[in-house]
Amino acid sequence: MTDNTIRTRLAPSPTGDPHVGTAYQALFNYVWAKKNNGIFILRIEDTDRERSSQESEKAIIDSLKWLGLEWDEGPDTGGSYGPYRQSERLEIYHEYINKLIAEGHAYPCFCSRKHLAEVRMERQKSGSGSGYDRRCRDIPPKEAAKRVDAGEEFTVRMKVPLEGTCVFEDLLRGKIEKDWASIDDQVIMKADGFPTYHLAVVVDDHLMKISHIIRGEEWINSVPKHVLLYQFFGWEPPVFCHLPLLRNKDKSKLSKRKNPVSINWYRKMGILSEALLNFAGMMGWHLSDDREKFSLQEMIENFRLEDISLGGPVFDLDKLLWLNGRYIREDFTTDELLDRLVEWGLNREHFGAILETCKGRMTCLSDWGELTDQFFSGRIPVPKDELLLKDMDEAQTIEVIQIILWELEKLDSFSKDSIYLLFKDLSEKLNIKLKYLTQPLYIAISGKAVSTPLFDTMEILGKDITRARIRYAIEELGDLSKKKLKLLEKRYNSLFGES
RNA sequence: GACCCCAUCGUCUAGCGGUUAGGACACUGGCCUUUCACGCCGGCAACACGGGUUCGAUCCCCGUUGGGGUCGCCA
Repeated sequence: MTDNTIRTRLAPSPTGDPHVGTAYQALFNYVWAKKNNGIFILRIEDTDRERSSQESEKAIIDSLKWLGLEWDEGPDTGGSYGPYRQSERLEIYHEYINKLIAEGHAYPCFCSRKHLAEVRMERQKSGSGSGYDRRCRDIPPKEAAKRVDAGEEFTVRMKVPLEGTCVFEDLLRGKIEKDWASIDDQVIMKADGFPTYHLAVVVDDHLMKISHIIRGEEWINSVPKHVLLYQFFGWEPPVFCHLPLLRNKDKSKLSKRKNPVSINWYRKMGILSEALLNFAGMMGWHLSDDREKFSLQEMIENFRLEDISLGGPVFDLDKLLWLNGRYIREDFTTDELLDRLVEWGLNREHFGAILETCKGRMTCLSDWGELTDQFFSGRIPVPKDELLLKDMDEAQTIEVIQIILWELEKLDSFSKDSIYLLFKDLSEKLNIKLKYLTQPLYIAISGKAVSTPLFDTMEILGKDITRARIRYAIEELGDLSKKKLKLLEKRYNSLFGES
């Protein structure tokens, strides 16, 4: 391995469903590495003990594999710069944290969360940017060490210069300057002994010999902290390349409230992986001729980082669907398409589960089509008037359905049993009989008042499609105004606890 | 609010000092067709604004406006 090997990484944190934004970052990192005969690395950033989960890591790995973006080094494949899961690298981080403290670049901070929250509030009010008042920065090291030894709870913060300007280079944007005064003494080790992102990312990128950091624009503001850490350690920083953020229709950062963002949703909808990849590729990049349909291989051959355009692209489902249609029409024989369809939804396991729910209602084999269409549709038409809850109007119905949606979002296991329990509980709390409560859901999920058992249907459809359909139903009913939504959320939180 | 980033049709984008500002999605008119879709032909539609620089600015510089992001013991 020579020193100028191109090495890129995807560094997702396993804290939720696999996100299309992650796929987008993965694609560009992957393509840049492959273009240069380099190495693409998967590193799991699970330094948040509260939120990280193994299921999420598994789901992310699974969807990246589905997309066909295989990594050369990673937690499952190994590699010579492992481990590739940050929770398994704690000793490494401690070594560097201790070094920083010893050299006076970092210090223990004993401030309480309460104090920090107060300071933050105050500063926010006065409009000045940074949060921390640096109260512990000047505690004499010996005294600080004594308090640490005595078992007092502490975090470690890095010492950021009080004045001057940090200048760094972004491959796409050129020079970026930021005053040190606008940056506070960032925590680099939490009270639980885990490093924060900022420390871990610098240490790992250096030790893993990452040559290019290709990631979302949202990170630009934390680059100075990272640059400073590179300086403290005497390391050469990699090339920084910040991609634009994928956007909702209203131009805000792509979010699940406004858009389907889970890769699984696209998969369940029957978007082909090659189309999704192609589509992500045309967000900010294009082939030099005007061809919009291109393969991963073609992208690799023609890709140049410096050609990426910076306007935040809106993730337009219509165009994705058009592209997906082209793949279906142009790239598959009927036979091949049949294979894909079987693989997607007609395989024994999936179709078998569906059949199980409607077997009892069949009088002849030809019934299956009508009985199961809800399992093989994307957005289904919902008759609005049948959506209404018994004795309620649109506004009231929306509120109840919104609460159901929030509750469903909190569920970690999307099984029919846990969904049933959730509805039973909700029926009591809202004082609505279960059969009335589920009635609009049948319409939302199946488009029919009489259909396969609701909870089974939801489980088979999966949480992504289920949630999307409920969202469509709310939309159909006329949506909640921002103000009403906030009010409802407040009431909901007091009734059901923080979500 | 402070700071950072960004700015071509509604959307994805081409353009890199002189173009009738090009393509694609969406919308739309027509052709093809047993219907629909596909396909083909056409239409609608953009350089945010104001100053410079220049013989000449979509393009370079500055400002304004607009949009986005960041301001966590989350990443």
